[in-house]
Amino acid sequence: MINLAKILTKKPEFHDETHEQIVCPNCGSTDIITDETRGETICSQCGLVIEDRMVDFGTEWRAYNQDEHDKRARTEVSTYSLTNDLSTYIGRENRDALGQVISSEKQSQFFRMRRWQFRIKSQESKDRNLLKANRELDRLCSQLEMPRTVKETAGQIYKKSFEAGMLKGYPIDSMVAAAVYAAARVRRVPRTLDEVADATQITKKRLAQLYRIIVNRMNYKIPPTKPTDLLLRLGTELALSNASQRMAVTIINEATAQKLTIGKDPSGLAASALYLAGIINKEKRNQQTVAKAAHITEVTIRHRYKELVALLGYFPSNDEEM
DNA sequence: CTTTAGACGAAGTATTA
DNA sequence: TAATAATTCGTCTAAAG
Repeated sequence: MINLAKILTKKPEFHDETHEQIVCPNCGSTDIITDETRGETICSQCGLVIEDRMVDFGTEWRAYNQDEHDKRARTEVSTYSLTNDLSTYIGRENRDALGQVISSEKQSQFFRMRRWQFRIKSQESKDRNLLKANRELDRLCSQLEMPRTVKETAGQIYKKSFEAGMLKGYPIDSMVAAAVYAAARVRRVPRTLDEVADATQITKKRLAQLYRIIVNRMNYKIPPTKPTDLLLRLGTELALSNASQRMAVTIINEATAQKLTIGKDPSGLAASALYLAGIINKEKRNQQTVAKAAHITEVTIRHRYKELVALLGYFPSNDEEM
């Protein structure tokens, strides 16, 4: 049992294993929040935008075979846009190939021309695929009101997966949805499987499968969704005060520290923490409202709520002096 | 009457043998 | 692959307010 008053007056801290503790360089506060719509990291005390907390798609993101490595050496450009990349690619390819052809002897000339034509053909196919993917990416991100960073990350994920030949045989739109879902999690502004699935033609189950396919085949390391990442959006949707939202963060952190969150649905945790915080702060939302906003059931809220109450030693009957 | 608590089985998931 | 355990969900009943 934990001292409730102590917990409720403690400042929220984002302690988690996978992300570093961030301290605001301006005011020294550790109360750092993620702006849901802009995908920015902001100090809640002074409002300073700390940084664009981008996960570096460095070495661990890359899983090429030798072929891909060869292609990549030629095609790598530093733009996130699917379409911009294409024109650059063609331009370079043109220059290189033509230059070589003109100055080479005939034998290698034929060889190179054949190879060049082959590349143009496959390039057109790739072009069509990425163009369609880009259209779907625009549509989906717009519908889900995704921040720009998520869209760019999703584009990267899709393009790299595609170029690695991992998406063959799968519907373009479906794989774009999986990439968007993955990107939202990487950027720490996650949407639930249900939310993404509802904005597309595929089922939640199918989306989860495709997401797994991309993650496994590309060896991406995407940490599990954390309840606190879902909390701000939920809290806003429920029109809960800032104080309640921060209290909910504290509650979740405490629950996490007590190892009571493993294996539990992050949405359920976030929803019940907000539900409890709302009660404590006398701005209660009933279970039905919270459940609806979080896309879970009241049953789950009750389960988590009961656990949280036990953890915090909170009893609704004797909290009046709080 | 509305909200909350709890029980039960069904269904999907993760882990282990 | 199959069995097992833990979890969520839908539904129902009942208590609380």
